[in-house]
Amino acid sequence: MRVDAAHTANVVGAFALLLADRMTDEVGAAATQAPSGAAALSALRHFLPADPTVDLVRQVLGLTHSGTVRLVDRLEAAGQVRRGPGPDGRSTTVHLTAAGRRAADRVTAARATVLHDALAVLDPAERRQLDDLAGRVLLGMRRGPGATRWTCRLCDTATCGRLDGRCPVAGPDPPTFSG
Amino acid sequence: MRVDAAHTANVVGAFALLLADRMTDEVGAAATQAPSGAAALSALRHFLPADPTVDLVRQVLGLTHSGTVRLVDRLEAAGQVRRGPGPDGRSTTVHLTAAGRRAADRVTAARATVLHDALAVLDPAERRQLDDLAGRVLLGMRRGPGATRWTCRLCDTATCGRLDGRCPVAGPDPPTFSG
DNA sequence: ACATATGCGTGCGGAAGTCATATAACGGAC
DNA sequence: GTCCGTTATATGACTTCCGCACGCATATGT
Repeated sequence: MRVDAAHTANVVGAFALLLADRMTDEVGAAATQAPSGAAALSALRHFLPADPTVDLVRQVLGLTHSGTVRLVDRLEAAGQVRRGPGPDGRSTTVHLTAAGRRAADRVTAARATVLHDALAVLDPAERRQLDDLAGRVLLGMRRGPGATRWTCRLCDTATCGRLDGRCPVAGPDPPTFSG
Repeated sequence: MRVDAAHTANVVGAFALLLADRMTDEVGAAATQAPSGAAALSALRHFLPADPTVDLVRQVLGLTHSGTVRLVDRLEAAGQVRRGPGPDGRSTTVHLTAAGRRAADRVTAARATVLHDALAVLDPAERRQLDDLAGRVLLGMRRGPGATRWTCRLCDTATCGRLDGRCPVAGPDPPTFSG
């Protein structure tokens, strides 16, 4: 079986598309929110500092101001987040409610389930190979933190290794949205 | 560096999400259409028999009837497809115009560019590894052809190996939407 | 022939997001 | 201390894309 670069590109493209579709579907269902809502819940749970401002959420999700306001409106209407006063008199902060934390955890779990099921056909050595290869490709695709649709959205920081140097993306110049 | 299943799942999830995002963006721009329009052009160019009916397009893309009608409306308004009479008095067929074929080819090329750029950090042996691993995961995730969002949407049948047995998905029970 | 199923199109509405704009608060210049 | 540009949030009008319910035409089985 001959395998050239074009063939690999095709297989990897189908692989990424199918996995992303499944994750999007399951994660949206778990959040009872549109995909962007699920991403927001995950970001609030995993990346963002406590009580981030609306604009910080906007930067992470790569939406417009008004789109973010509408998104927060939806999450607030669903009882998953609450707005609060900001450190600044003009800014408002967003924080998860208990229901929001539960929804965010469901999102993380749903994503993990899709991925575990998909990778179950590989044995541990093969998973290590895939981990290494995917990690290096990810690192190569890294963009600045300002890029829309942040790379690590939906990641589970408890296991991604972000905190202990095992995240392939958090390299010498780790993404940050604070500066 | 310890690598467990949860870590691999995270990396693969981020990898799939980022690649899918890039493909969606580039492919939509190449088609001057929404993502579903790009998928339709690709399907018409690569999978579907000549002059498929609107309903066959619907099955492949996993939309509702009316959604498909609107989609075909958009493509027709953009001069990328034309409707024609069907074999059946009640059905209408869809076929690409010259502009539609060009747009479909741009879609395929845009997808390939994203993937080639991403995989450029790997050497040929590593690409072969990834090809094998991703192909096996894909095979494990395969669903029936009726599943919404068909697995191979956007694939490039000229290089995917569908025709000569190298496509990991076209196994002993190849997807078909004719029966 | 008549009932049912199939396939296409349409009116209506909703979900999600953008653009332009409004409102309010901060920060510096002078 | 007042004025003015900037920042941050919110709102209104609009667009895009899609689904549901329905109508209509055609095909198919009894």
